Amino acid sequence: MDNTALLQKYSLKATPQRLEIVNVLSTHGHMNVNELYSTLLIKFPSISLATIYKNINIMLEKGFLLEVKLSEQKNVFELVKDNHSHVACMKCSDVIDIDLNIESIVNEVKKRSNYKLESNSLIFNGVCPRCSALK
Amino acid sequence: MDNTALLQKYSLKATPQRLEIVNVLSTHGHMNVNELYSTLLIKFPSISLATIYKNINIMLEKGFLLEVKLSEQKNVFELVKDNHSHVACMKCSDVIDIDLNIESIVNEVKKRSNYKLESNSLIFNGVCPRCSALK
DNA sequence: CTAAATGCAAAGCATTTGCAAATAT
DNA sequence: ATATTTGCAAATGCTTTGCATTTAG
Repeated sequence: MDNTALLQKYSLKATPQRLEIVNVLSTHGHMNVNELYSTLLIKFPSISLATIYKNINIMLEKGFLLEVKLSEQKNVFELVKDNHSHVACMKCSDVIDIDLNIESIVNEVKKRSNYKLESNSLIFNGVCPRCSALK
Repeated sequence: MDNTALLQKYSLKATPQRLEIVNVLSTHGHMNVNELYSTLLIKFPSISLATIYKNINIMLEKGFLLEVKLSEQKNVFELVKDNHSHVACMKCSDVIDIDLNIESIVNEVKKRSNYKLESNSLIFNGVCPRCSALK
């Protein structure tokens, strides 16, 4: 499914600005508001921060964008894919995805808390190999 | 160690406002900025939000207060204790602590990411037993 | 053609800062 | 006695809103 189809699937008009947001997120993976804004500015010199915010918000509502709240840095946004966890570098702010089998942990949490669980956010903070090497 | 001693350990003057913040957090567990403010207002009718913020920030810096970033609600603060995870209710915003053995997961993340891990934040979102019953 | 989206400017909140007065040590 | 802390008011910064214009379908 291409990006135009993705937007249409969620009843959003495929404007050039929106297409670029989706584009940029699908190549960069995780970006915060300002990174998105500066990146879009290149292609759309008169784009407004308000447009970025409005689009982020509507994409979050529609459910195909996800906000990741990180401990040591600004929140970032990513296109929704299969449930996965994140590893964040405290030095360079790089964020990577990692698929973990957390079934047993989730079951443990269910059993011990008696909560009905619906989602989870697992974030591991550390220093990436590149930054470790740079010491 | 009492709360005065805790503050002194971190070279902070044990003002009544600070003692009450620590007090309230040690009984309530997790509170956001406004909950802290309204609670402190009872005992200190002229306390300022700025004082709440200043103290939260200095306690975070000193390292005995921790900010928990939740997906569906405002961030909350807690006194630092042993590493643990959180389960949050999407209905009533209740947050509980849970001790999980995540050694094997952490090792897996280390191995697969090559990051040097320093901390983690595991948050499980769902509906608490009380809210489930209320349906 | 019409409803939705953009871009601008203004408004709204949350958080921080500067400073004089008060306070812990 | 002194450096720190408090509380107020102002400032800052991030996000949202309103509205006229433009644009996608």
